[in-house]
Amino acid sequence: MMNICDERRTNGPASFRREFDNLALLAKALGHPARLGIIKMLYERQTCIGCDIVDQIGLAQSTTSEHLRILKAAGIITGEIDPPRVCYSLNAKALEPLNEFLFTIASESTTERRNSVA
Amino acid sequence: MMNICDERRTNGPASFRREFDNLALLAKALGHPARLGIIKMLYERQTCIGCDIVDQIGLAQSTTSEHLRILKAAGIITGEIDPPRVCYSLNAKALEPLNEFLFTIASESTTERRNSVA
DNA sequence: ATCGTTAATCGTCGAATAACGATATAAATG
DNA sequence: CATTTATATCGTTATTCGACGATTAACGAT
Repeated sequence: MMNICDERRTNGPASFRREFDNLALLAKALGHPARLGIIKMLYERQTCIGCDIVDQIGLAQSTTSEHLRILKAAGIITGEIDPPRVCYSLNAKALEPLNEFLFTIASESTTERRNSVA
Repeated sequence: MMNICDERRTNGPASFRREFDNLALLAKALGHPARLGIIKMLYERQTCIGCDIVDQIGLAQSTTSEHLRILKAAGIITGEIDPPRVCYSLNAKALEPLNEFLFTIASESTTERRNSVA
């Protein structure tokens, strides 16, 4: 894949970019409308949801399950099993680093400059 | 690609998800450490930057150019040509919708519930 | 013990991403 | 006019993503 975080790039000028790996993973997890929709659902019905996510999202069960897996892997949601259901809930804390980054950047247009971004 | 926004899904239960298309595009554009690094550079040196982005990022010139194109396509940066250079600058306003979304979601952990997300 | 429900996983496929080198453009400068 | 500099674009390659259907797993209920 020739990732930018390869070993031989560690000491290059790109090493500073490792700080962004976590943020990028978070943003990537948000980078699909279905996953944003899931987040919205979990935000609105604070109670954890089972399979009606599948109905709401309108994709195949397997596809939705994959999106849930990605969100879980990013730490954005958690799933508590209550067989045969799984109750998902939002872990809003996981989004905080990205939230802070965006707040800092986006407030650039309205307020004075700050010092560090990440 | 069988996108969820296909025509035949327009009136299905998934139609609500169109609201998230724009947010997803933004998040996707942020979903790579090199692009976050570029944003950070443009945030810190408020003055627009030329080719030293290539040096800082440490990827091939063509690869970096592609990342810049993606950010430009998402409206996050703008490039003013000043041949043979291009001066890039941050368009922080473009990030506001995602910023708001994240703020609403992420504040769920600390404050009481709000009504609508997107 | 079988059935029904819910979720996860597997296998597959086409499309999109990410990277690179090589080439093309465009304008200042020698 | 030839060079240099800075960017963009093209062509290629390998990987990842997103979607689906089919299968499996786990458990409650009949």
